[in-house]
Amino acid sequence: MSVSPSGVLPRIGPSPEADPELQKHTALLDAAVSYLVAHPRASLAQIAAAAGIGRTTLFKLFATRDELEHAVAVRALAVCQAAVDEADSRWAHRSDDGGLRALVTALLPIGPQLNFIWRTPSLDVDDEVHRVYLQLDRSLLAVLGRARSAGVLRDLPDWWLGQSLYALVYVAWESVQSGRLARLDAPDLVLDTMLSGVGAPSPTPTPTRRSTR
Amino acid sequence: MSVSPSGVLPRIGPSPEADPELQKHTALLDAAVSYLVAHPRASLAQIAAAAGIGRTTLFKLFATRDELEHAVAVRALAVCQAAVDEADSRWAHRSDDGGLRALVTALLPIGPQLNFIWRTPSLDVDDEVHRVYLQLDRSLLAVLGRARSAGVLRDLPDWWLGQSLYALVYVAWESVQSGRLARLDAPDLVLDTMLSGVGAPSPTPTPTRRSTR
DNA sequence: CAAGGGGTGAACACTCTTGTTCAGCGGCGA
DNA sequence: TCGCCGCTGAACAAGAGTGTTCACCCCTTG
Repeated sequence: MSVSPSGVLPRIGPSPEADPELQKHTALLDAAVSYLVAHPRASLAQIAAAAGIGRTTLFKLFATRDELEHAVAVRALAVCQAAVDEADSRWAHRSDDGGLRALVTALLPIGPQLNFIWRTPSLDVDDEVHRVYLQLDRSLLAVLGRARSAGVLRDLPDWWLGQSLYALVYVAWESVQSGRLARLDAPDLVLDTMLSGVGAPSPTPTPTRRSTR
Repeated sequence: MSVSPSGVLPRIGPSPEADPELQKHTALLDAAVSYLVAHPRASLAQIAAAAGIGRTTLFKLFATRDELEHAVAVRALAVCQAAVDEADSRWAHRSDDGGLRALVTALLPIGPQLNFIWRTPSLDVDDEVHRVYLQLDRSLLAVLGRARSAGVLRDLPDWWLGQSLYALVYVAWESVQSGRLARLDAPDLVLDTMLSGVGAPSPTPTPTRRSTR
């Protein structure tokens, strides 16, 4: 009953993340986040089965469900942070959009992580998670700030830029999952929709352009 | 411990919805949907407490948790349908945007319903819910189709228009809940972002036309 | 081969949840 | 005033989820 045995997530974690305590469990945590997103009321036995390990082993690694959820959240945030950092590093080459395209492309494959983070209520009271989340937010806003400096973005509040980016990236990921959207089309669609919107470009000379469908 | 005692939801249900079996429980179901969104793993005892009724009464109304979730989903979909219908009816007066603004304004207050519907996995296998959902989708696409006919929208796939609308409406609702966005500013912001995007109004003819292929 | 470590299922105690039953309570109409 | 009806908490049984212990197995290392 594994929701997604493996391969859903690119191996994103940066190599110098040498902490063996964490490094070794990333596969488990990545499987857990996918399963938890698909089955919010999953029991620990189900999670263990989905991750391909025994229930006893899961309890040995994380003594408590809270502990597991905390670890899943920290790992999910690390994956997001890695995606943003990757966008940051790629920005050096092509500065035309301030790294926006790289950011969208990096965030698109990690839909489960985004989903888990912003809809697991227990994380609100987790200090470490909150701290890591603020760092992620700062990194994201840095990229957006650079994009704005590059003249790509309108002058809107930072948080709204971030929110609409997250929202569009997430629904695009979902559309890819459901098969309506080709994975390679997603970055273009998200960037285009985010930057130009879905409104008709010419409000004045509208000749009632009918869609070809 | 009520998550939102009352008043979060406008009394939307159309008056001729005369079925007393359903009509009488709307308050309970609206409270339940809010609580379930905030606490996905809530027990029936917690839900009953949040709705302000006894646990025994809840079991008398809905014999099973599945039955309750089904009723919550049907009610949530009815609220959404009422919002879309309301946008439909208002469209008669001002046809400048095909009813888009009315649609956004009507959808904005019902964030919990939107949330519950598109992230409760058990609904996927519920035939009646699926049927009602398809009807809602049809109504929504009808409004969007009219908006496109009015020349307001670009020629993009219908499902993508719907997805990005839902996404922006939802994050705007969340921003209102968290206090970052004024409720009365939300419709303008969503419409503006959706139609025009957040990109700079193109000082250069081609912003990031990278891979048209 | 022997020792050890990590992973495992079986079994257990305990708590929480689910679903049921029942007697009591308060309002409301006759 | 009386009886009806809906709501309620208490109590209960059955089941699922949680957390622990333990003996076992397999694989690696010496």
